[in-house]
Amino acid sequence: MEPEILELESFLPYRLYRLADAVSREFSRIYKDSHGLTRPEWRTLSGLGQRGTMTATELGEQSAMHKTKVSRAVAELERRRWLTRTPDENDRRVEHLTLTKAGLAAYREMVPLAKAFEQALLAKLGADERAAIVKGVLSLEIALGTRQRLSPGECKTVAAKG
Amino acid sequence: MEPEILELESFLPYRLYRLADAVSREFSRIYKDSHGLTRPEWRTLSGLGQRGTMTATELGEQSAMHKTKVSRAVAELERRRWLTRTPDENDRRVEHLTLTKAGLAAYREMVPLAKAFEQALLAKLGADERAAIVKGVLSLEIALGTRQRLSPGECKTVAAKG
DNA sequence: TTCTGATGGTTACAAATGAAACGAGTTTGG
DNA sequence: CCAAACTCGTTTCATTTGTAACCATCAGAA
Repeated sequence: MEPEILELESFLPYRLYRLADAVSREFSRIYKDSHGLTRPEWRTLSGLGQRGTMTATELGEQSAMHKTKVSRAVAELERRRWLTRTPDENDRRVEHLTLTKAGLAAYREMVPLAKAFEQALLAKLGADERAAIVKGVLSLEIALGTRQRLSPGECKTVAAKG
Repeated sequence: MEPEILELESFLPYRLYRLADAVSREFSRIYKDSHGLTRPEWRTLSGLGQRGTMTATELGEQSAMHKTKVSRAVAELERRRWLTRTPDENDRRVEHLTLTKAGLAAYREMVPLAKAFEQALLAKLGADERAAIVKGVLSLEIALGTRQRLSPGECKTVAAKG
């Protein structure tokens, strides 16, 4: 019996990783070149900009980061005076994190760039291909249980699934 | 005008990265738990198992790894006596890498596990969802120019695209 | 030939990462 | 009340990674 070989270039885990890596590397220029942020720092900024105030634990859940990454990213953004910590009144272990004016300004500056990046990426695809990647990614998220929460636009897709 | 916010959970670069990370982490148990391989080492093993003999540069291209990763992975696999280096006769900078019997044995042991992993992953999806993720990933690879080479099964898909 | 620049691959150093231990605070159960 | 167990977040340490410098070799041009 002929020994099996694995074609790496067709292997989905590899392809997914390579794709995500390429996209992420490209996107990182937006926050790295302009402000010297790392990915954890960008995600922290983005999370707080989006939600307003969060604890470090919540940030970790929302942005899928290990707590040490959160801790270090928060420390760096605090050093830049882009966020402040407010002790929780009931539980002194907890700190509520909020962007400062400077942090919010940086966030608001980057949001349009991020959206434009995503649009440009999707614009390279045909309509059916866009639909395919969105549907495929969503279905894998659900299958793996890494789904976080449904965005308005996706509810229809999920509903249509049933 | 209301300031724009970015919904991280719906942002494609983030979702792709998180998904790939989850899949890759899960898959890494196959080569990490059983043989203590790192991802670069696994890719090196996989590349050589698939192609038989390659140079470090070729390995880097095939498996999308930086040359320092390749260099270190090759050094480790050589230390394990899983591969050997053969100097090129015409160009003394080049070494041809080949798996030893032990390396090949490890490769052949892991290939079915890898394939089973991929099958199990896809089995969690419906037929249309499987088609969607394959089509979506392929179209993004093409759009980004990270495509490496067409596997037999994909030729139809690409051809049908035109 | 000899100079220049490109290439294959390794190494050195700094930065990013993850696992585990940690201190401080809180909750639970006796 | 008190001790064990748990949680929040930080820090320590070892490993992994990327950038850049590096050595050796090769190819091309003067």
